[in-house]
Amino acid sequence: MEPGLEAWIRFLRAHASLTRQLSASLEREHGLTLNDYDVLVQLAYAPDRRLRRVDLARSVLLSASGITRLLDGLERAGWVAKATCASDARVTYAVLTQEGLAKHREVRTSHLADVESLFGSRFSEAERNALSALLLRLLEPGEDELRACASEPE
Amino acid sequence: MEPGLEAWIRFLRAHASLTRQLSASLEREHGLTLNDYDVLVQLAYAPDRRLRRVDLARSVLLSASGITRLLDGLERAGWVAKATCASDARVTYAVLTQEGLAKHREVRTSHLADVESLFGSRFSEAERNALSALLLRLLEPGEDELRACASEPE
DNA sequence: GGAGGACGGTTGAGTAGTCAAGTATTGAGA
DNA sequence: TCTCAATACTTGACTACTCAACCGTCCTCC
Repeated sequence: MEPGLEAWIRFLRAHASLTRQLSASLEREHGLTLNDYDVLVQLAYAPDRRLRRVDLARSVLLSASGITRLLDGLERAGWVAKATCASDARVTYAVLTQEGLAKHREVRTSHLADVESLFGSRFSEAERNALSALLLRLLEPGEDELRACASEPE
Repeated sequence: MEPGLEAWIRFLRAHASLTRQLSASLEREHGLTLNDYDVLVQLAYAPDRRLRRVDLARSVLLSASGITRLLDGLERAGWVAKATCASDARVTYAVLTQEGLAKHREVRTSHLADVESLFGSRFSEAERNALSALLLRLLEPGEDELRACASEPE
């Protein structure tokens, strides 16, 4: 096997392993996908708790249609709603409802605990920072939209 | 947002971004999925170029049924074939055909170049090693089946 | 003030995976 | 020897995505 490939293969395996476990637990306990949760988080921290569908798609790295379908589900569940844009009739916002905000809070704790036990706890703080910095190199400029939200939403 | 989450989110984003690009190029140029290619590689380096379906599933982290369907495709294309096991009638091997081996070689070069440009080239050798070591921590014991194959197959 | 390209969004058709249930085989213990 | 749990694998039904084609709106440039 190629020498330089080792890190890449481990990256692939680690992702498969972690997301399997995390999404199984998210699904089982809360009926959510990893991406569903990700969208809930993005909205919870967004100004006015609303985001254009396009921006949402970009920030969770899904295609435009992927976002439409994902939001379909969240809308059916009552966690997000549509809103039109006064200044541009093309765009429709996805806005987090009160129920959606409550859902986010409900899921948050247990999910953070899962991430911590499967991911965070494997590293010291310095290591985690190093890893984070290395991973940043893999992102295209603009893909690192972590959003500047240092505190709890609301 | 939670401080410890940054690395995790970048991990998720980096994976989405890289696999999107890599599998698009693999698909476009060779008609293969990332997992298809992964299976081809596993088989190419396996003793006798054959592996039990169960072992294959474990090493690429797919479910048993996932492997069945994936191999369906590769069998239809003529790249792998089934073989029975003399000592245990339950198992069926997946064996790489000559065409499959040729396909692996055909894809190999361009895919390695893609991985190198999107992944490898972002790091110095020391950084790549550091990353690899950190990623190893995320794998369960036994999931790091990189297989001890330091050289080209055959 | 059109015309035409770029943008935001949805829809239809197809694909790659999942889980749950089922079949067949194996091997260990009463 | 018979039984029964564990293992290897497949199938059916479903889900979460993708791309390509489409519609409507916006904006620029003649």
